[in-house]
Amino acid sequence: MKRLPESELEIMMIIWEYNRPVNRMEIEQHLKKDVAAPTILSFLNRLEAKGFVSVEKIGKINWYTPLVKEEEYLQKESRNILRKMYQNSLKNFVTALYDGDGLTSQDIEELKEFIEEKSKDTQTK
Amino acid sequence: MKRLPESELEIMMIIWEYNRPVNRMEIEQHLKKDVAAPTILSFLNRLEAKGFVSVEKIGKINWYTPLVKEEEYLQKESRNILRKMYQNSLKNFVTALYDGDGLTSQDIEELKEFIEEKSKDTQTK
DNA sequence: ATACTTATTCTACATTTGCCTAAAATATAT
DNA sequence: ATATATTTTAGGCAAATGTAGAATAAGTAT
Repeated sequence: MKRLPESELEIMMIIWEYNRPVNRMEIEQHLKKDVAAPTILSFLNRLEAKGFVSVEKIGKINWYTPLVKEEEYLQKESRNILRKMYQNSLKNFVTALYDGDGLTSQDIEELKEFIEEKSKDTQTK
Repeated sequence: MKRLPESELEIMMIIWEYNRPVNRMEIEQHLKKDVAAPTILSFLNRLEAKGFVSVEKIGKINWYTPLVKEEEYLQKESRNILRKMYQNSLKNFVTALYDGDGLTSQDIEELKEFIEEKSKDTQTK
């Protein structure tokens, strides 16, 4: 599975949000910045070429369905990020954010709950 | 501050590791894969053009010094990642890793300690 | 049937990225 | 002083990325 460039990932993220096939127009509307229709279609073509989506044409409309699972892609990508930027340590990542004031107290609260939950599991396993 | 492409970031990470100016050879040795000398120098030139390093030539050797702080770059970049891929939620990021078996129990332990430490701070503040 | 609207396809282009060969510069050993 | 070794600089090229104008296809309203 290839890594996606920024703009293709942006499109993919929108496609993943839907639980049904999506067309170009819908993507266009969810995009913050505005981009010409052929630009979006061009990204979609590339995504198809890379095996990330399938296309079905109904009438003159193309409907796009994800072929790669969001969780799978994000998980791989996140691992890569940790490896490349944080010597593979999640703690380093979180620390970097924290030290740069990049974490809100909500982030921390959420994380705390999550961790307490999960470290319970770990001990049980 | 621009985002760096993968290969330039790889070089930067090595430069940041040293606490003194570094030359091309040293970088070359720290790199896993092997790349021709001019390739590395080419990346270094681009890093200079982008304002990430300064160069000083002594004899025939070029010495490179970082101009951008590692923490600063990584923090910005990490925030961007959370925003683009995880609706800005650190918890989502950690969950993605966890669910994909991308976390070791060591990751979790470390993180737990970190969080306990920091959530103490937060309450005091 | 015809004109109109709108979506897609084609094609193309500037920039960036990853990488290297050949040329030039500079030190080193004799 | 020369030849040798090693570095950097110049230049460049293929592929990937971001982007869109123009042409084409396909419905829609009359």
